[in-house]
Amino acid sequence: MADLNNLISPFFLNEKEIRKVLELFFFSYRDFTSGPDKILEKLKFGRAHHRVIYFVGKKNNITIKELLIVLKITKQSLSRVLNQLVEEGYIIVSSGLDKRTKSLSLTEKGGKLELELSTIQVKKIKKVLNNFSEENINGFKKILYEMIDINNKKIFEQLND
Amino acid sequence: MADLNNLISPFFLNEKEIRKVLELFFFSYRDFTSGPDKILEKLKFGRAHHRVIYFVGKKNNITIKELLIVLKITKQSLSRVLNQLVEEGYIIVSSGLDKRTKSLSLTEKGGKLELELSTIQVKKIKKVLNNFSEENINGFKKILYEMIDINNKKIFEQLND
DNA sequence: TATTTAGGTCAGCCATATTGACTTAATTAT
DNA sequence: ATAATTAAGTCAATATGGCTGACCTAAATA
Repeated sequence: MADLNNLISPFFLNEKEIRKVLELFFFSYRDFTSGPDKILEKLKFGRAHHRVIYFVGKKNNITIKELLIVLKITKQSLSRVLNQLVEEGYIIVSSGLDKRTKSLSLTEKGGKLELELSTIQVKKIKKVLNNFSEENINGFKKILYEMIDINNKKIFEQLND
Repeated sequence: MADLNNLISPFFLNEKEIRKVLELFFFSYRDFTSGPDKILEKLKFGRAHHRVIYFVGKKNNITIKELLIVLKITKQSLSRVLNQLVEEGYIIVSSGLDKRTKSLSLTEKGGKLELELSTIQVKKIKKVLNNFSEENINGFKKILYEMIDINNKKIFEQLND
């Protein structure tokens, strides 16, 4: 039986074109993350460390729980990576007002690394987006946003309050 | 010293907005890949199996070497995953014209799984893109394409010849 | 005939994630 | 005041998906 969805789709939304989008997403994301990897490797860190540093830098005084919600990993997974970052002086831990919680921040060393890693990705995106119209850029951001699951959209918003 | 790049950037390309793009990319890609994971789990497969099935489905009679170039992993890594897929009847191997090479194709069972997995992602993308203009969609695809490293652009093109 | 290429295999290692069980200390609810 | 909940930590075992290095075979090419 013919797929009605295909019959009513314009050419730029047909199966073949959508599959190209799948592939573009795969290839572009892989290359997008490959830049920082080289720097991380020298420090014997991985992408997991990068994510922690990024989100601690983004939201100063973030708690363990908040970080876990953003990263969507278990506390056991976070623990290994976070302990390394604390031991090596990239992140500093203090107690929150609620003394059950911990408050995480980047040290100066951590801030420098965060900037170094992010700059690679920021520059890459800037270089690409420079050649597109404001309309295209806003469209790009909206499409990415709409691809986020409903619950995670809130998490993204809260990060950018 | 002030960053000249920032001074000449329009507001939609300032540091803060670019960092939002980083995060959008992270969140959207994570949710984009999460759909198939549930199905794969039942079969005791992972994302690596999905990728192999996807690209074998995409390019029938692909060789091991070609697959390695697309996936950018070592043959030792591919071997474990591929052998499982062959043993369990998802992929069939035959000899190429050049008898050193092997030619990989999906079996009927493999084709069914490929469709099941891809359909989840295709539907998601279709649903999102349906609410955007052709101009926005083409912009989206071009931006993703431009984020791919130069060498890998060729690989993407060859897949879609 | 020598070299290169495609593919395979064994072994060991590392990073990142998981589940489950259990603990401590602090805050909230009853 | 006590009970329940919450935030965080820890120990142990397991899975997945990568990696390097060393070697091997068979076929194609120089």
